[in-house]
Amino acid sequence: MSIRIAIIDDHQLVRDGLASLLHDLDTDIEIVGQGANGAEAVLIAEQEKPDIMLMDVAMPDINGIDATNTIREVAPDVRVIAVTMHAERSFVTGMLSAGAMGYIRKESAFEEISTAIEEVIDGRIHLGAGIKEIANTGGRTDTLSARETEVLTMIAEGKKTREIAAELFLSEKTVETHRRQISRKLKISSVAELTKYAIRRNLTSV
Amino acid sequence: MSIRIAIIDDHQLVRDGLASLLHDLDTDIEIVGQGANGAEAVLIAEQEKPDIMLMDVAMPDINGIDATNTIREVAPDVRVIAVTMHAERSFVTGMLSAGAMGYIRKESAFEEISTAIEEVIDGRIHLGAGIKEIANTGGRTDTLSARETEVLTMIAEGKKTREIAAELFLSEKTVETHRRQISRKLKISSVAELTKYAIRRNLTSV
DNA sequence: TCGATTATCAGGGTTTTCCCCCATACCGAA
DNA sequence: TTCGGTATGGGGGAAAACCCTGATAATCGA
Repeated sequence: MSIRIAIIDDHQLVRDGLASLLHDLDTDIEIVGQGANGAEAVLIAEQEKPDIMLMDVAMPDINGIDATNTIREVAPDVRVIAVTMHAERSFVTGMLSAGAMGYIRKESAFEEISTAIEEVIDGRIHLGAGIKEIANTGGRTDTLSARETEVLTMIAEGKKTREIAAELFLSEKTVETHRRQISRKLKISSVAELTKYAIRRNLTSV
Repeated sequence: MSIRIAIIDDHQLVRDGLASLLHDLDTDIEIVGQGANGAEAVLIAEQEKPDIMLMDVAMPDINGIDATNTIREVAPDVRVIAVTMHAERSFVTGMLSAGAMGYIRKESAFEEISTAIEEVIDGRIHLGAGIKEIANTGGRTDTLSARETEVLTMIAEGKKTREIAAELFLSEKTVETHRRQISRKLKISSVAELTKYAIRRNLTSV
């Protein structure tokens, strides 16, 4: 009865490292797939049906949250454990409500992963140090609408109102309204901080 | 004749992973230290005098470039190999002129690291795919002056010209000139991209 | 069905940034 | 010693962003 694990992370060195650690941990562990982004994660989940999928959250193209949501549909038996640098509230709640069974930071020691795997195999949920608190505090989320998120992404890519309007076939006034709405909701006024916010949300990359 | 290696990276999972990979690679490899930031790197270099130090570049507090510079003074025999996510020109040139003997991206496969270690042990310099080109293209560096760097940092923290002027006891006009100079040198016009640049330079955090 | 939210756009004004040209003073390298 | 870069500032104007009020249509959940 070996445990079949897939690893999703956009850095191959990180994947190789995790694979090596897991391999050393237990010969019953089998690495059945590696992927560098959300799309590959979904493919591997469908094709390999691993028992456990270790998934980075911030990745190019499709992120871990969206990938996990899709996996819930196409391969509901695959258990996803988030392994990420960020303990951002929205990341945690996003992954958990997408159906992840675990959440671990890369700051953790490897033992954290091995216990998480055990627990998740047993059907329990494993959250790393402090994650439970993060998931519960705060209360409300910054719910930007899809359009607002789209505009925010373009702001964080350095585009100006006129360019955004042209690209989305909107009037500049509309884009201005979206900008104002975004700032109001997030309570952020400067482009610099909006950019950082967008980076944390993985709307754009550094 | 074992090879003594230290690993510096702000994520323990990454360090553990690398350690495991190195251990599997060759039993003659000995991991003599791990550190999470530049200060720890310097300490380990002094105390352990490893043959090779694998060093992340973007780290909290003291970054890899400064750490490498210091190590050149306190433990000149330690050979530093940069292992990082970013192929940023200034990172590459910074690390190389600080005396690093290698530069590898985390996107690489592990074989890249093992060959790099071999070559560096032999006294050669190992640059990952495309790094040589990055180091050579462009010619001159983006040498922002100390003042400009200071202003850029404050821009990336979301401050506006007036606030920066007040904080630095300058006229707004001077700060404007610095802004213009920064944009000219970096060929970046938007605050969003300046912010990303500053994040990559570790001038501000996400 | 009804109110809230979203998405769209306008007028009109202030603030901030961007972009010219310009000047002075200092310093260090060629 | 001259030239390039740095640091400091000014005048003036154009562009962009910010902020207010107000409007209409669609959608969506209670």
